Amino acid sequence: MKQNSLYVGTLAKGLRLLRAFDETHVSLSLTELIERTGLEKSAVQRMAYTLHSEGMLDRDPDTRRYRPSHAWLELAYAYYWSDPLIARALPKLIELSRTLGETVNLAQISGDHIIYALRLPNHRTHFAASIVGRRVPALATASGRVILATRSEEELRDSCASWPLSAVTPKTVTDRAEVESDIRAAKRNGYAITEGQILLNEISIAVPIIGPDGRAEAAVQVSVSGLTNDLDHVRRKILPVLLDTTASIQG
Amino acid sequence: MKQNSLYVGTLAKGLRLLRAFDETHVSLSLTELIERTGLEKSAVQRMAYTLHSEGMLDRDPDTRRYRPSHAWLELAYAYYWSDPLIARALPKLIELSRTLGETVNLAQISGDHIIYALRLPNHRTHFAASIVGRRVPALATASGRVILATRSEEELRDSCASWPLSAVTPKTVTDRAEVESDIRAAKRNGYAITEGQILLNEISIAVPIIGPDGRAEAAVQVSVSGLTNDLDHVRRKILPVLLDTTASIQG
DNA sequence: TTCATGGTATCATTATATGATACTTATACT
DNA sequence: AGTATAAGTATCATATAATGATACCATGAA
Repeated sequence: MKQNSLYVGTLAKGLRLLRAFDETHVSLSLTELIERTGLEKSAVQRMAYTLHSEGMLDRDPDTRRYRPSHAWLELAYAYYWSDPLIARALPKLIELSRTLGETVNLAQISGDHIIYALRLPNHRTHFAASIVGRRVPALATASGRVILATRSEEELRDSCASWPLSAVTPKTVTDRAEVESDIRAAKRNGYAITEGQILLNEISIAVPIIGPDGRAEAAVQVSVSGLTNDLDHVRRKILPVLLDTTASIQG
Repeated sequence: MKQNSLYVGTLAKGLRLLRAFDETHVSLSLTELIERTGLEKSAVQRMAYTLHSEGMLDRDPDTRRYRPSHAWLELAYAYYWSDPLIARALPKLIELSRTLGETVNLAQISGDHIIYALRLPNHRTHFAASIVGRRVPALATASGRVILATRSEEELRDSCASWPLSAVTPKTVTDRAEVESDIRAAKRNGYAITEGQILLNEISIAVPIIGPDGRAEAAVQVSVSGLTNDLDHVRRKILPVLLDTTASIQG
C-alpha cells in the first residue's frame, strides 16, 4: 500500500474501517464495509472482528451491523486534554455563550478545512451545527477566512487559488477573487463575517486567536440567525465582546 | 495475543497506541509509548509511524512527541450521527440548558461506567466536567444510579455488588448497601440525587430516559454548585423541568 | 420450498510483520 | 566544551501471522 518498510498496512486497513463511518453512513454491514473500504471480504471480516473485540465497534447481534462505539467519544476526551488551546478557550467561550445567548464555536484550521473543536449551542439549529468534529472547507467559513488573513501574502494567495470551494447554498460565493478580497478585508478589520455560506439565513462572525508568531491556528466564531439579525447589528453588538474573548484567550 | 484466527494482532497493537493517551498523558514520546503499551520498541516505532502517516497522530518535529490529531474529533462526529438518541436529545438539552442556566449532561451507560455523551456547560467549572467523553464509575453518579434503578432486581443487586466504587472525594459513599438503598429510592422517585460524590460542593440530579422495554440506557443530569443551592431547591426548581425534558425525549 | 444474498469458517501459501541489532542524533553531566 | 547516556532511526534475516480463495451456513425473499 505504501513504500516505507515502517508502514504497517494491516493497521492502516483497520483504520479505513473506522473512517468508513460518517454522517451518511451511521451503521454499516459487512458488505457495506467492503464496498466503502475497497478491501477484500476476508480482510474486512477480520478487521471488523478485531475492532469489535477491542471495543472500537459495537455490533447489533440481530442485524449484524457495526456502529461506532463509546470509545470514539473517549478518544475525543483524550484529544481535548491534549490540545492546550482547548483548556484556555473553553472557560472564555462559556462566558461568551452566556453573555451573548448565541451559539459560539471554536474553529481550528486543519489542512484546507476548519474543524469545529468546541461548540456551545444556544438555539435549536441544524444537528450538524451543534456537534463537534465537523469539518468544513476553510474558504467557505468566516473562521477559515479570518485565520488565513493572519498568514503571509503568498500563503494567502496560494490558498485562495487551490483550497476547495464548492457551493453548498445558493448564496455560497464560489468566485475565488471575491473570497480573496474578503480575506483581505478581514486582514484590515481583524474579523470576518459571512452570510448564508454554509447554511441559509445564518450570519457568522469570526475573530482569530493569534499566536505569539502573529499567525492564527484557530478562531472564535459566533453564528446567529439571519432572520432576526442584520450585519450591522452583529458588528455593533457581538463583535466587541467577541474581541474581548479572543484577547483574553491570547492572554 | 488472542486465540481466534480472525483476530488481527497487528491492528490491536495499533489501537493500544491510541488508547495510551488520556488526561494525564497528553503527549507521548516513543519511549513513553513503549512503556505505556508494553509493546516492543520496533513495533511501537512502526505503529506510530503508520498512525502518523495516516493522520491519526500529530507529531512535533522538534520534540518528536506524538499527540492526538483532529481525526479524533472527526470520529466523535461520526459517533454523534450514529447514535439515534443524540439527535433526539440534543435539541431538548439545549432548551433545558437555556431555561435552567445550569450545566446539563446526557449520560449513557457503558459497561459499569457512565460516559458523558453531551455536555452543555453554563458555568466555569472543572475542565473535566465540561468536555464530552469522560467515563465515571456508574455507581458514583446520579445518572448511573437512576439508570440502574430501571433494571431488574437481580441486575441491580449484582451491579451494586460488583461494579467499581472508589472514593474520589471525602464525601464519596463507598458503602455498597448505602448505594443500593439509594438506587431503590431512585426507583420509587424516578430520579436520583447525589452530593459531592465526584466533585466536592456539587449537587447532581438525574432522570432516566426510559426505552420502550422499560429499561434506561441513558439519563439527563443537571449539576449545580452546592454552595449556592440546596437539595430541596434542586428538587423543587430543577426536577420538574428535567422531567419534562426526559419525557419529551422519550417521545 | 427454492433461490439469492449476506455472513461465517477453514486453510495452504507467502507476503508481511517481527524483533534484534547497529547506527545516528539529542540531552545531561562534569 | 567534551563525554556519556539515553532516545530515536534505520536495516535485515526469519518465521509468524495476515492473506485471500473457497467452501459452508444462515437469513430472508419470492
